[in-house]
Amino acid sequence: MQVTVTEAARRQQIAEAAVEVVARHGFAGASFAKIVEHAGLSSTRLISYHFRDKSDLMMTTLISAISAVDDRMNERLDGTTDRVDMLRSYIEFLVGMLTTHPDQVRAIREIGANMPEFAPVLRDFRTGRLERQLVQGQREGVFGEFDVRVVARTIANGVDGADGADTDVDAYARELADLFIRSCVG
Amino acid sequence: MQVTVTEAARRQQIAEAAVEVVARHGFAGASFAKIVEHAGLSSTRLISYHFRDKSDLMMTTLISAISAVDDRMNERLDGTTDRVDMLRSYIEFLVGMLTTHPDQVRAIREIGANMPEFAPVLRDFRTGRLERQLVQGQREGVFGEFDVRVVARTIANGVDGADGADTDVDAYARELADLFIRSCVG
Amino acid sequence: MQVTVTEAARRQQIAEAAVEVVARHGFAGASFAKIVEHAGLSSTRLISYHFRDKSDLMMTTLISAISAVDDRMNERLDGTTDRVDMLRSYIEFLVGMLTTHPDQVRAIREIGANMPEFAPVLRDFRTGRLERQLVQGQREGVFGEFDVRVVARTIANGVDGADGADTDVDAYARELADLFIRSCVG
Amino acid sequence: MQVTVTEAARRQQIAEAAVEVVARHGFAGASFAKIVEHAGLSSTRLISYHFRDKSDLMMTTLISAISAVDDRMNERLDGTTDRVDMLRSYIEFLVGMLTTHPDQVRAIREIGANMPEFAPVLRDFRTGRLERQLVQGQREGVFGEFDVRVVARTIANGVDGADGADTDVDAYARELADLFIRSCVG
DNA sequence: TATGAATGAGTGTTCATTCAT
DNA sequence: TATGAATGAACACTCATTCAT
Repeated sequence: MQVTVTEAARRQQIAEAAVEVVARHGFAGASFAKIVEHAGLSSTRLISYHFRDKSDLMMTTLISAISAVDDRMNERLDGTTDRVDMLRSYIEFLVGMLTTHPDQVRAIREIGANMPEFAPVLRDFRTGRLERQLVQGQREGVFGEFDVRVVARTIANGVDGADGADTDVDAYARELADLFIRSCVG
Repeated sequence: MQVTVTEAARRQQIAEAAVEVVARHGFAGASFAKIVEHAGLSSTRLISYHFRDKSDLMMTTLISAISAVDDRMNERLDGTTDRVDMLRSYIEFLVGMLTTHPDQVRAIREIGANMPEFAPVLRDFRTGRLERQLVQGQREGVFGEFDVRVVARTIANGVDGADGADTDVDAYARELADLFIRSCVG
Repeated sequence: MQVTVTEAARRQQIAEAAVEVVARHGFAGASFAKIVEHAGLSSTRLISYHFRDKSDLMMTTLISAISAVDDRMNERLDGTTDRVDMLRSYIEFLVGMLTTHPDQVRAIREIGANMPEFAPVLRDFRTGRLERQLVQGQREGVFGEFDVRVVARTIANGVDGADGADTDVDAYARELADLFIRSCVG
Repeated sequence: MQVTVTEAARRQQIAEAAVEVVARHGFAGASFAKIVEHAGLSSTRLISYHFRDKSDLMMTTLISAISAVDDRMNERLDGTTDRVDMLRSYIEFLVGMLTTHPDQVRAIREIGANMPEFAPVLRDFRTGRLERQLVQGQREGVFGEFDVRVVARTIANGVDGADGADTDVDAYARELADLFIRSCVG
């Protein structure tokens, strides 16, 4: 039985399977074979057919995972105007994603760590929005003087590195938000 | 031509070569073949002979890299009593290691990310000393109230994540130290 | 030059080559490399492609060898109704296979001795038919009282162990049949 | 600490360890490494030092195992004059060895199956004594006319093939003795 | 008598990819 | 759009054995 689907739909299906495989087996463990098995496809040939090469697949996988997270973030942060509230929500939301969307979060981290050439895409996701918010806060006088790029990057690092913490995730998220708010608010 | 060396010396030689290979090619790219080539040895059989398996080699490699960093850190921090100075020195020193000992730093990160079973060893290196210093600082009233484990972990994440930053490293280090000192003091 | 054949045909081709290699080099000596060489294939990768693992290959090889023997046996024994004739034919036929189909016989023995998990398959081949015939003979009063499983097993052991005997094979076969008929009849 | 022992004692110590390793891991699984580990020796070099090559080790191992079995058999059968009693005792004793000396019995079988060049040694152990007894029995008129070599060989095969039988060992032994006594007496 | 160190050949298995319809 | 078949390179690891004291 040969199931025919549109090109775009197949790519998306494979990318979503790849997100889960990368998250669970790590980047190195995410072979075509495992992805094919996880997606219930007939052979690895399907991946080779729909993607130029592994890099192409991984880029699509990364974008798929980032989109899922970004969509949720937009819903959540929409309408928040207070800068401090925004910063707290941002941090707590992303740490919370470790529980609600662990596959996406981990896939983003794994791919980011193993595909240096994707740095630009990842950089925008990790710190783009944050930098803009921090700059606005500084202009409004809510935040003190500091290098927004360093702080934004450190916040992203702190959020990413929260994964695997043994303690209660919500408590961890609050502590993390407290940490950066103490530092940013002048 | 058979060159014979003591067991301990060979292990150390191989581990040091492994540090460099892991740093430059990543954990997944650090095959026995590449390590052997880099070390100028005759065959991969030499690694199998001196190490029980790859995990054994990687643990030794990790310890080798950690020792190199720890030794320098002990020299540097020895005699520093002021808590705030200590915190600044600690952060700036480790970020500086990205320039002076990039292989060791990256090998530690790569192995840590790919060998979950080494977590205890890595955890002690990353946050052990820092947690003790932060607790002391709180007792002395220099640092405020915060969860020491979260802050120590976030500092470690911030330092690790400094790698690859495009800006001037020393400036980055100072900004990072400023960030955490603002948050911890007061 | 890439030669393409159907999956089933390739599996059969490889399994048949494996029968011969196992028979001639023993189970331990039957490496993928030797089988590939014997079959005139391009690389060991072809085996890995068509079989899940070595165990899968060996099971297929065993079944291939058993089928070849069983098919001949069915032709030979078909129509024989007399129990004593049947027993004699069975024993003489199998000993004769040592000459006409030595590769199959030896491959079965080698694989059986080295893959304990295949015991059920082998047990059925070695003693299944025999046990049924002996039970029938006992019901008909042709054979005396004895433990059918022990006798069937001993006959199979006696036939297998005939391999390598220096004397004339046909004479050996007759003597062996005489031995068990004396014991079973009356 | 270097323990020095006489040449002969070392050889015997290693051979006895090899008996157990061959019995438990099969011939193919009996590597120098496993034997060294089982014997508590410092390195495989000790085996290479005391034995010309693996064949030399295996021959010594085979002789060691055969001697252990032969010694017990001599004790047991000494004084038995009745031919039928002797045949029954012989069979039941050897099957019983599967329980009392499984390592020796299995090592003999494994080495015999994998070292065709040891056939002469093994042949004498397996059928030598038996053939002489059968010939005597025929001369005395206790046993019928049959080819003693075929019968002796088949008894040996039947005893060897008793290993792994699921039923009660003693019952199996009695049935086996019954089988051959029915056939021989007569 | 014993040992530490080294070795080349070989094992099955996995990898992403290409050929040919 | 999909597929079955094939591929060469690489992987960690094990083998019995030899070199050099």
